[in-house]
Amino acid sequence: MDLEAVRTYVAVAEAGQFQKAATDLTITQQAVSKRIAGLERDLGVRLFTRTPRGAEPTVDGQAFLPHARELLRAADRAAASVRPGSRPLRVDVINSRGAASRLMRAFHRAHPGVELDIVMLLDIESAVAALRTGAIDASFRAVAAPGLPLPEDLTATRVVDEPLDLLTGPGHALAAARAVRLADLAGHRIWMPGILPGSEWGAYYEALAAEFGLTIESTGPNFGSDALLDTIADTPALATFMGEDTRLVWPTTHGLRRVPITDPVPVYPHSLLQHRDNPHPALPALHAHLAAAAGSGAVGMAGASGGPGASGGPGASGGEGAPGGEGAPGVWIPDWARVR
Amino acid sequence: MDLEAVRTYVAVAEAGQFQKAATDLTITQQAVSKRIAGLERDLGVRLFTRTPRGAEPTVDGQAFLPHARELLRAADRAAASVRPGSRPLRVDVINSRGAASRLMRAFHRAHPGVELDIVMLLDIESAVAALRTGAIDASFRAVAAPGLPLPEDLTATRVVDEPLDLLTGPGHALAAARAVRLADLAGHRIWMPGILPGSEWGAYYEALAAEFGLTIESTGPNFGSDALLDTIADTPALATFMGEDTRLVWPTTHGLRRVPITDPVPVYPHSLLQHRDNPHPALPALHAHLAAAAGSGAVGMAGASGGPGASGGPGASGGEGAPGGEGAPGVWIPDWARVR
DNA sequence: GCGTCTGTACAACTATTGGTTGTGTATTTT
DNA sequence: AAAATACACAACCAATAGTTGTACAGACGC
Repeated sequence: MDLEAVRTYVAVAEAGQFQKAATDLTITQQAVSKRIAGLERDLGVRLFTRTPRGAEPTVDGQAFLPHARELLRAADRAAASVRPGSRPLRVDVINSRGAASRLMRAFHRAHPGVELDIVMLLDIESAVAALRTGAIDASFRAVAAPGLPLPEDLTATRVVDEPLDLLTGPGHALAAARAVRLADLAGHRIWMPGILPGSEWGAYYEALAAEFGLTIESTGPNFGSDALLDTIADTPALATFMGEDTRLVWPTTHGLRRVPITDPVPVYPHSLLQHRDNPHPALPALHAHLAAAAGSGAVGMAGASGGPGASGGPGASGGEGAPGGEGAPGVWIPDWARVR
Repeated sequence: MDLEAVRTYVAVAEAGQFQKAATDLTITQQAVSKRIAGLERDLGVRLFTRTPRGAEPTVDGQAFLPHARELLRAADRAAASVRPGSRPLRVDVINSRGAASRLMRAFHRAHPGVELDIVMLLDIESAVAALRTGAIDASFRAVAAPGLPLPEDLTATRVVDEPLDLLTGPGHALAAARAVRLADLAGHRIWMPGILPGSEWGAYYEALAAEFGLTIESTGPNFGSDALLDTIADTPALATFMGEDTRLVWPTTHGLRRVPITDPVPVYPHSLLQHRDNPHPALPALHAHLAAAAGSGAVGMAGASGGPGASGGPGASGGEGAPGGEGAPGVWIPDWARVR
């Protein structure tokens, strides 16, 4: 099926005759005739009844018309998604199941008119590069991992803190616990495949492991979350961390157990990064929505949030190995994420 | 933008390399390279970063991918809408604002998985012809208008009776009435443009006018419902009939008034026509939905309904000019629509 | 370091496609 | 009956998309 032919079909249906559609499209009537004939050949049905006074859709043509319009709209949206200039708001999230993805779905429900594109970049370096080139408009990341000061032309706004649960199989030693203290996880094997050592997630879990003596293994290839959950369910010696509000689409027969972690609760701090000069009209709406969600939503904010205009320097200070802090006792956040 | 190129793009994104996508599509790698290059030229952005081990989407490519998939799905749906065999259920409604259209929207909400195509045929003759050739699966019509006995191979099921209101402008003599008796409309001018004399609507209003001495004018070209409402609002001498549950999308400043009609209430009897042997799997679901809606919905049924297996003969008897009857007093239905 | 392998791009050639002009046919209008 | 209108078919031409052959670049193994 040829999109030009479909476009021609809609033009004929609106004009009521081949001739007028031809002048509208600035081609000859014969070309229109050929295109329609080709489309009818492709589809295997007759779309117009030709009369000496024009052409009107057959029943098949009538049924086809709304689908044809939708097809052309889809083509327009696809082209707009990569058009430089006023393209859809392009937001990078860390993965499709985390808090950032959920927030973006909620934003889409609240603002259905805002065209959105969600992409998933590998690490914060590529996200920063994409923000600076304008390839993406915003990125949910944990700033600022050590060794990567945020450039001056980017801003970061702390938008949501995601508490982490322990996820175990039915045979795990902690499967029946109502809650578990972070310190009690020392010695247990935590498996987080796919965590890259240099990435922000890597830095987060590295700091967590160092502070509480955990054994976090990121070895082995990452075969996706399905394989991860399968392994967790079948291996009593392994457990993993999972965002508190992550919905698991998984048969209950697997007997996966979600155990809250307390004293302190490890939370993953998400910030929204953007370029300081990005003029995209939907960005203020996104910020407003995130601020409102942090104030009243299910996922709260452990710390104070800077505005998008604030400087994005790393400003990480050392020390303070004790859990908690930053105004919300019982919450653990890496040192390097405290300020900001 | 070329659909084949988009399809190729998705194949490459899934395969991760041009080579594999080429074998999947049974074309050469060079052809894939050309198609992708052409698509990138059309869109004005680079979609893949070519590496010695394959190709992976750029940020633009990532953003484009879901739109590309949606575009291909839309193309599939468009092709399926005219494919002989198991195509979407194709239902003919009288116009886009009537009770039939509303019922079909409700059915779509209740059964989102059932693919639907709505068409609007001109008159009952073409609807009957389309039903017999299989061009449409079902048709909402008023059976059986005089002079058109329903063929034996079609069945009709009375599904909904639509009460009619009087619609007037603010200056009309009856604009302030809380309700008006049908007999009191004698002498007033009722304007129904676009009603064809031979059609079922024409027969309905003809019978209504004859029985209650109304003056129904169907003269003048039908410029659409917007123009009709505009004229009604501005002309104190004119009024029109409108289905009770028809939602008017019209500024309130026009001051259009909706006046219920009583003693009796004129109702338009909709039946669902279909071919006796139509095996479309969605037809039973549609019948079940309509039966449930008639039993409990806002628009009730004035008379008893026959099953889809019952014979569809006209069976109209004359006589009984008095209002009411058929088990629901105070309701007016044309003689020829009483039985069935 | 160097060949080999893998994967994509470019070039040349060819078949097909899609556009044009010119003409034919059917129906309505004058 | 002639003119006008509207679509289809035929011939022709240019542009496109496919093929084969070749070149180039990075990864891997020895």
